[in-house]
Amino acid sequence: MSGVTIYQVAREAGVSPSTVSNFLNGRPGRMLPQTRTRVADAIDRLGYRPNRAARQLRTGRIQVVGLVVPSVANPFWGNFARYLERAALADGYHVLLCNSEREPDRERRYLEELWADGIRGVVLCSSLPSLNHVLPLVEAGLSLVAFDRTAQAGDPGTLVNISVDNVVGAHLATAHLLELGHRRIAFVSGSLRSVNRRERFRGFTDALEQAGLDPAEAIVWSGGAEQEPYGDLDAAGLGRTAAHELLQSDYRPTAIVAINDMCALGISAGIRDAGLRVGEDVSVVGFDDIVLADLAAPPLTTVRQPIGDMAAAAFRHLLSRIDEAEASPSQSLLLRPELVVRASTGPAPEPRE
Amino acid sequence: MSGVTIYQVAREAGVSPSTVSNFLNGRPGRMLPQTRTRVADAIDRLGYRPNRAARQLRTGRIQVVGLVVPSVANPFWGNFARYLERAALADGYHVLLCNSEREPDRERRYLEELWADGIRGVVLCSSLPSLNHVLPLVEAGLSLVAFDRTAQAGDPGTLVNISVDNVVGAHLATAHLLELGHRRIAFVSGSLRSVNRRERFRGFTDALEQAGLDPAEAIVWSGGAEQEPYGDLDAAGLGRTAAHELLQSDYRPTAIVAINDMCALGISAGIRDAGLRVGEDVSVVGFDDIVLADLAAPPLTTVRQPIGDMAAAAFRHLLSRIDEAEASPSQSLLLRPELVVRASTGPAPEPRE
DNA sequence: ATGAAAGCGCTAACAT
DNA sequence: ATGTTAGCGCTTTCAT
Repeated sequence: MSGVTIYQVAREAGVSPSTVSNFLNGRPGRMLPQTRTRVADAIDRLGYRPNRAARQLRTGRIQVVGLVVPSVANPFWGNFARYLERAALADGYHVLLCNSEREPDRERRYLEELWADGIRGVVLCSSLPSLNHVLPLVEAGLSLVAFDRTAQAGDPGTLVNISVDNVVGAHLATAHLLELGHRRIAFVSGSLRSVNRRERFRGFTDALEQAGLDPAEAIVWSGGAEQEPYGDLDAAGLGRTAAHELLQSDYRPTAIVAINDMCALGISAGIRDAGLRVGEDVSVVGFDDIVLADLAAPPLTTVRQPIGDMAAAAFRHLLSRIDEAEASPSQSLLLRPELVVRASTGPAPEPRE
Repeated sequence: MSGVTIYQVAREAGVSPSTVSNFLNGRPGRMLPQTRTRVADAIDRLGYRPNRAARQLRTGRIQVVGLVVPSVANPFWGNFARYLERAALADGYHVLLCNSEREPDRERRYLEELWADGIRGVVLCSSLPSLNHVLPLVEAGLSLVAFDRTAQAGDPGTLVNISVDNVVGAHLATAHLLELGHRRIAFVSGSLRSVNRRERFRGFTDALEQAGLDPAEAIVWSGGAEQEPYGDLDAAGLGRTAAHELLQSDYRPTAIVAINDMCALGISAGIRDAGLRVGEDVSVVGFDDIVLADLAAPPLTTVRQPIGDMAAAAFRHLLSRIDEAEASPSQSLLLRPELVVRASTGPAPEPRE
């Protein structure tokens, strides 16, 4: 402990504890200028630092929000965490980070822990279609901002959803490949249950349909539907495996839409493993635009999420929910993604045989 | 709030609050089996969850440790954070994550905040040679484990240092290049002041000397000595710039030792920008072995840090420091790195002209 | 084996 | 303008 209490400060300054408290809580107008100076001096001299536990116990408030991500080992989430922290810090808040590893049970346990710690606002990065596992907490009063997950039918009535427009994003990616002349396009992802996977898949099939192709004939790889949940760390391994399998099939795709950049980088590695050239023999599009997309060889064409804006929006909404006495109605914020064309995509190769 | 207090539980169970408290604090032996059951039932029925603020206020203890990293946007740190969380969780601890962006002032402010929050143990990932800016906190009783930074002369007497053996690591990397026949080898890093940069540089020059080369003639690129602190995010950009500059110089290196993997990936991109082939025209070695090292094209030869072991060790040491009444003397733990040879390094090309 | 009661440091109503 | 005071929920002596 710093050990110094407001009582000691009060005695040192020759005032009462409540005056010190008033000073600390932004109500310096309630005292004479000279008193204010005396208190400030005493605080300095004693090196006083408020005890947050006591403050929290008394007020019930705490300047911490929770952040639950699948895994910070994925650079996309690491980056998001950093932006969220930046936004929080500007308002004097801390961020308590939790890795769910995409396990619903861990998500629930984490939210319960955070709640028990007095944290009243959490940004939950979950792509699960149902939020039933955390519903009791929300009903108890936990403010929740769901990130990377659009609103679903059964959602609690007070949820804020912040996400990129996945349908549009995947549509952009797929349309880009179609324009390049590709017709045998594969879609690669892990878990089928994730909300953004569904949406990105829809953007994918929509684009195919618009081009007059039959989505039913599209090549879809999901690593065996039962294999889930899968860790984020394995997104890359997943992509690599997918590439291996897809490329030795008879009906080999000339282009692949990946569920995210880590997966796309794995796919690219798998394509090279097979002795083929990325962007020439096989084109690859990712999703996210992590820093490494631009460093890859060839640089990865991808759909950029405006991650800084999204993090700022997430925190802003969270804060307003926490502060407001009564829960405002649910809303969704859908940000527009942007296609970033690099060298991992190129014209469809001439048909063989 | 969950709102339920031990008083309510006590009334529901027909016992006193202290009995409930005893039950909660692992002293069930102090009551009759039937009492124990009644309390357990009451807790279940009411959905009681202890209020941590109250517990902390009373005991002064809190089950949270701090983690200060340069930036989770760097996958190495994201991965480390995840491993540390895993270790902490196993002991019922949470991890409060802070990004210092390599700014000493942010490091200090964060540690002060953590201290004020009642947190008594922090893993500080700083590569600054001096820890003077946080000395007051350590003297006040903050348990500090310095990560990725070996012990320095002026360090506080109670510090635990956990790091990979940087000298050995860089030596391995450089010796590998020398064996491949390289003689014009460059060393690329950012800030000159960081401890691990110094050590890795020493491993580099040691290896050159052992091979009979004059380290004074080694090519060293540091982005302009005054340019610091630099963010981790820019490690890649830094490497890319370095490659551009080094490759258009007269005395062009045939191999480059990078301060870390992100930097190495940037260098690789820069080599390609110049129309050269990584691993053939110019070899590159990284440091860390992040997941993406294996996915790069060509896959990156690098020095692996045993990050899982290091994270577990960091938490273990931290916990023992926090628990012990009196500070045990300082110690350092230096883990052995391992060279992972991939395709970004190859035989030195025949001298031109 | 169980209970009563004090107090951790702070804030905010309510005095003065 | 400033002071007094009653708790917030919990743990922990010290009774019984």
